[in-house]
Amino acid sequence: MLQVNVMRNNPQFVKERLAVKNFKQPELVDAIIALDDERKKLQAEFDSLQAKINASSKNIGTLMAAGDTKEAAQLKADVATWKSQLDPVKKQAAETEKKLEETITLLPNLPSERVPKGFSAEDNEVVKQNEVPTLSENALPHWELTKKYKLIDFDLGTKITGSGFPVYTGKGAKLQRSLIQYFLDYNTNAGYKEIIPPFMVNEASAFGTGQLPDKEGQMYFVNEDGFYLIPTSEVPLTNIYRDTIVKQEELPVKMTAYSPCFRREAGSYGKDVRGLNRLHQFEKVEIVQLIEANKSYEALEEMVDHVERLLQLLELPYRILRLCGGDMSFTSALTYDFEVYSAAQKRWLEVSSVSNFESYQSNRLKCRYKDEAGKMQLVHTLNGSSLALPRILACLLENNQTENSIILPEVLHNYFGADVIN
RNA sequence: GGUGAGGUGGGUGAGUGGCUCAAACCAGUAGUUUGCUAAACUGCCGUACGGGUUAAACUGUACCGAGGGUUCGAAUCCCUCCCUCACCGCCA
Repeated sequence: MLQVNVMRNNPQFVKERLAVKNFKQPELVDAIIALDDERKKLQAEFDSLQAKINASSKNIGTLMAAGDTKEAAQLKADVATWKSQLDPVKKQAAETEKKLEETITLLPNLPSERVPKGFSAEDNEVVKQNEVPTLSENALPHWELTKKYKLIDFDLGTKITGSGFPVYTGKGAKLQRSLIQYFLDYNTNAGYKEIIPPFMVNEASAFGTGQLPDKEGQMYFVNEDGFYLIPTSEVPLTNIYRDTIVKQEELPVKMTAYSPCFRREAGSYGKDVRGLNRLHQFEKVEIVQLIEANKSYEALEEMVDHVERLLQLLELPYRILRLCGGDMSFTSALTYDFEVYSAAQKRWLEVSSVSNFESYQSNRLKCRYKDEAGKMQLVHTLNGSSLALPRILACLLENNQTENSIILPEVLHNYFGADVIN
């Protein structure tokens, strides 16, 4: 969440930035500042009353020890008076603080200056785009190919669980595993520490990275235990550092993890959910960084290059988008999306989203470090997919199909144990 | 799931109502000294929100798992919840 001081220092700037995200309630900025003023005032009142009570209580102790019960009784009466004044202040302060917290939580992160204005995916800025391949007339979409080579059984998944929970079988399962392993190796070679996190998180974690309250209905929830199934391993990974003061020399923290990701995807339909395009459970390898504020955009570029190189190694046609204000996530300050071209479907599919959250997450997480001057600073958090599996798989199958085989990119040969599926 | 024991500052760990604005030790840090891949000694060494300052100094309040309660006063007593550990049961 945003810091009140940022709003206080330049409310106009904050409102302008929020407008880029098409945020409709700029007046909340003023409301927050007013609530914060109120909070300060109430706290000052509370503090001075409490100070008097503390001092008198101490005196009562001394007087009692000296046997001066009369004087002590007088002080007790004073304390009783102050306490009766204190209670309403305390209550009001708690209410103000709660209201303040709730209101701040409504504000999305501020987009960085490089974020283009816009309302939807149409307005995203294409930073780079490969030439798209064309396939022969009788080329098959991936949902036919997975059937043809017995790689994925969608119907079986529907039987066992429901739609959007595919079953990978035989070479399909092995290819999936090969990709996961390859991605993890690629990431760890670049200095990311491998982690296997929990696949369910508690409410505090879901709030910490901003899934709550914004995406409440998008996560699967285990009511009995109060746990959420993770929509991405960003959540458990970043929350490793919740309520932590990191040593500056440990920065940047770089982590990578494979995990299944669970998303309810309520409201999706049609060609968007066909085959591997959009699932309720999918596999993903994630990268996360925590870094000092002045280095976070450098880190973002590094992560973008990292993901781009991976796509090149997979020999897939891709493009890079800089998301516009309207298409970015609630918590992000700047996001690059990577899309690969699905040649049989003739459409681009998102396979990675690399974002800098600046201090929006860390302010909720309370993840800080001490700078050279000994002052506490919020870290900046970043994450990205490296990579999401299903759509990569879809494109590999579609783009590399021949009459009776699928040719795999060279980097996968050793992992998969063959250079072709047939 | 059952029974028992616990949750204190970066770590270990004292502390059963006021002298604890949490002891001591370890780690960390700054310095002193000693002819030196190190030791000894001394100081400093939590976080949050306020006030104060150019910045400090200084200063108020809160925080000993969380939330309530008793009391003039709570780490300490009471209640509820959460979590951890041990053993038993069940189980990959």
